[in-house]
Amino acid sequence: MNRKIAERYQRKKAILNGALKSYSKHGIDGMTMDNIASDSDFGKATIYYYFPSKEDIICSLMEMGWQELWESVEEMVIEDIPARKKFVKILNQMADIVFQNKILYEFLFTAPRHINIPDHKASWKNFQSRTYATLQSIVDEGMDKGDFADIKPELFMKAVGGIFHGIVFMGEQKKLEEKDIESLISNFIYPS
Amino acid sequence: MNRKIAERYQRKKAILNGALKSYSKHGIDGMTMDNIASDSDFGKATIYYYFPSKEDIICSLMEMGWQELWESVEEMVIEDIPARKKFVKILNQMADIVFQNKILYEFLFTAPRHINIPDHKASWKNFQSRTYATLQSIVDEGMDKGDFADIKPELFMKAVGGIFHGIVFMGEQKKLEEKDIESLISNFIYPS
DNA sequence: TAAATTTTCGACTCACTATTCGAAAAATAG
DNA sequence: CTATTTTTCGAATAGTGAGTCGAAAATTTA
Repeated sequence: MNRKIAERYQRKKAILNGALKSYSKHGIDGMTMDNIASDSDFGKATIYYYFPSKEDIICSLMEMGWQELWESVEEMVIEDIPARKKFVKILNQMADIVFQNKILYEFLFTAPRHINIPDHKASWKNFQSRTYATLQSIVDEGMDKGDFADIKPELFMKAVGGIFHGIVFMGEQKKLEEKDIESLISNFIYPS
Repeated sequence: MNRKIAERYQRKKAILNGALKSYSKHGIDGMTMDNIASDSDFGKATIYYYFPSKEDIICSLMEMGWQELWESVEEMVIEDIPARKKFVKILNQMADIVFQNKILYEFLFTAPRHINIPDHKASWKNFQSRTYATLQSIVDEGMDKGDFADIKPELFMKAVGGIFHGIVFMGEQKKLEEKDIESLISNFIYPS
């Protein structure tokens, strides 16, 4: 009875992996239900036995990613270290996680630009906004203490977003060294 | 004979405006040929009399925007002023132009993320890459002279991209003061 | 003014993709 | 082993949107 539940869960996960495989093989537009089915080795109708709709598959992927990201950040928030140090540490951590599952996170940062999910189904946005808000509050705190360049915090966050995106999708190289990331970020955000 | 050409040109432009109107009224997904037709007050088939495909309409819009942006930058490149000053000046200029036609530029920065145009049809990319390359070279130059923070130029550009995007889509307010932009940018990119 | 041309158009086709159906196979229970 | 429940599936459905057609209206030309 417990096994059945576990198996069902495994099959859902297999489908989700198939979806990701579809994404990496055919790009976001090629992520059709037909492809998801064949890439996960199930019949198309079977997919619908496990997920009510394509939207739900996408949401599951998004939630998977953002939850992981949030949870990895969550613990660090309370640490009692200087804002700037904390900020760099968290960003590093996030970059790490992203590298561990690049396809998922490429999807996670790409999908919202191509696909429109009604807000009430976009459950991942909880994790997403918690994550952003956390970073923002650390920046705000550091800003007070002069840890960062003197600039409107929203703009600062935009810049960091740009950098992060740059790091993640830097192209060629497999994995930027942690040290590298650290020095890049800290060089940039700390006004000498 | 000349009038006819002019009129045809005007009609093409009217269709392009209709397309933009469609975009702002219904969002990128609502920018269907049917909507473009009704928003520009032509029959759908007439649209096809002037443009061979929807792709072509999009390309025309993109090209319109990027050309304008490039041309406004072009003249400034040769000016003989310090890199940092030139950089800020150009960014300001670009922000200005964007504000003069926000819908077009919102479309211009949004569309590529939703729609896929094969490279050989994406004629605007000439202007786009010229613009980027110009900015990049100014950054490179300034970097040599220590005008900017010591960071990989590509990442620096990513950050600036993030900021620019932030400025453009800052939301609420109609128009950021030029002075405001200047101080934001220069504060940020100049390591005190 | 009559023939030739340019411009306009709504209805139709065509391709594509999410979703549903209804039946069959596989696994489980009694 | 038989009945029941769970899982699987390819074929059919339905909606959407780009692009085409063939005819008509408007304009130009001679």
